[in-house]
Amino acid sequence: MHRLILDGPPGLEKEGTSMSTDRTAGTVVTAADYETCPVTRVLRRVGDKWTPAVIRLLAAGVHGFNELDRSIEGISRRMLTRTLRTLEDEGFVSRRTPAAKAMRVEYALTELGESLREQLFALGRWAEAHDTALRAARDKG
Amino acid sequence: MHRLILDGPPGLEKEGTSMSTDRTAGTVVTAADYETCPVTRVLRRVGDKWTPAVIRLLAAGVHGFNELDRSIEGISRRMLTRTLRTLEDEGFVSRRTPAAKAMRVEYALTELGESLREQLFALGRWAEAHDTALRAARDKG
DNA sequence: CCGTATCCGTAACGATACTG
DNA sequence: CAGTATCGTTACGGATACGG
Repeated sequence: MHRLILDGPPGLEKEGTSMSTDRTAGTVVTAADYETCPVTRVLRRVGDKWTPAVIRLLAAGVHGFNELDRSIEGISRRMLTRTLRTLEDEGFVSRRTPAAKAMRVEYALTELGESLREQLFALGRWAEAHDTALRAARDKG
Repeated sequence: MHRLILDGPPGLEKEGTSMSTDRTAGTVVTAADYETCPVTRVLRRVGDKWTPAVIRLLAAGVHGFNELDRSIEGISRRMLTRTLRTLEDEGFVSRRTPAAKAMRVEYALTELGESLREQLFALGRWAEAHDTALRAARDKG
């Protein structure tokens, strides 16, 4: 009911398995899908400019604000803050201040964030496998 | 060399397996990564507003322009055109005019597009599996 | 049926300066 | 070290009207 990108009608995964009954008339993507569907939500988040880099670095063990800042070429502190805050709001990143270690903050992937990272790495492996085709289309344009 | 979201240093997939040698100093995401990395490119494409819906419907057997237009609530012809053109440029969608069938055009997923769709559906299953956690964070914000 | 052209508003992003 | 505040620019998307 609230899924956008997810299994369509049964037998549709591989087209033509069942001789298409031609019931395309009722297929509609509603506006409500865009508010409720968790997939599109995640896609939009991960489709922004800096989120992939931040997730990658957090997974690689970079935890401090300025460390992150220095590790991502071209990012501004403003955008790094915004990106981290949003990831925090969505539950992908945790923020803690070690206390006693003044002027220090530690960002890290939550369990959910780590789970998301796995998905992104999987997409990375897919992109790697289809690198030739992806670049071919890109170079033609 | 040109990967952004993809396997980091060996032994990093599961943190702490090897006692961290603390070599975080050289970890940098360069600006060049953003131009060359096929993952971020795909993420930005799929993170736009209408691409997921279009891919979903093409996979479901909707092929005509106005069919797509009518099947996606709220989309304008302008944005549908732009979305389709971009997907075509990236090699995910094919466009053909049946010829003799005047005033008719057929959009479809290419093999690469079908491959991408599988990845998105996989992400959909992930989102479904983590639905509770995803909504929990969202509702707190 | 399948688009293009034009204009406009908003949101994302960048640059720079300042602060606890 | 870890941010905020302010301002300007650019990209994305919506509305509307027109054309092949």
